[in-house]
Amino acid sequence: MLINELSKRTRISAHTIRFYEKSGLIKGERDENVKSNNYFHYDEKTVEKLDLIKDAKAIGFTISEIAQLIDAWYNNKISKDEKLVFLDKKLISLDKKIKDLKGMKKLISQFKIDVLNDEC
Amino acid sequence: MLINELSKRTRISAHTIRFYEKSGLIKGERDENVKSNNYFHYDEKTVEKLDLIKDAKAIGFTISEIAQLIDAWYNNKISKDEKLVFLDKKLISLDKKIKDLKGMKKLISQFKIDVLNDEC
DNA sequence: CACAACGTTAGAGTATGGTCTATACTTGTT
DNA sequence: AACAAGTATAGACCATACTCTAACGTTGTG
Repeated sequence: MLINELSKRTRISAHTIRFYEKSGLIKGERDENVKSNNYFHYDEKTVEKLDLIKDAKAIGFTISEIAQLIDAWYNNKISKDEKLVFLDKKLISLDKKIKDLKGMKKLISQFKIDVLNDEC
Repeated sequence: MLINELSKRTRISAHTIRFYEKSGLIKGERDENVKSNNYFHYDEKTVEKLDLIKDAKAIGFTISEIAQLIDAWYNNKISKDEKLVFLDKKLISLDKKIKDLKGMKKLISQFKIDVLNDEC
């Protein structure tokens, strides 16, 4: 499919898709048989990847982290063990973020108590 | 204290402190009695605020969110009830972030299973 | 008094993650 | 053929959050 269809299916603007392409997150292919244009063609895997990008972004992953994630997921150049190590690292960093957020919750809850006791 | 001491105590650069000042997060006071310079003077409350800013930033709050937080915390123009409402909103958004992160953990764990089963 | 160290402001530069514009060529429809 | 719609590329522009530089005035120490 061409960029417009990809955009419609993923609800990501063509501009942004091109930005992701330039950033190395996705990769369209040019048709060798067609010499008259430079149009990029995208496959189902790209749709999947863009959906993954949306999820990952929603959770606060950066573009370069997502690039690594996609690499681990789709690129068979890295070994099974390396994939697992990568994914474990992500799990650890997610746990750290969750811990930090819980710490902030505690802090805010204490703020609330102080407010209730008119101590601020 | 002047900006250099504030910087040393908070371990935040003078540049960044000035940036926070311009952003409205903190506010130094000029000494009315001294006409020869424009130096800003900062108090203990500013140290507290900068520590709060560090915590809040670590957890992913934006500058403008922190500005609101500081307002709720230090500015007595808003009522007790409004403060509580504000803090409750923060708690809800923290819970949402935690939920999202847990969702991503689940996703990554599933990825791991797929990798182990050679399904990717 | 020299001069380093400190303070101020304005504005430039950096990195991230887009978002948009201009220009130009291609494709599809009538 | 005419014209709209689609595509590509380069580069400008925006917001966020710094980070730094330049230019210049003030303060403190020998």
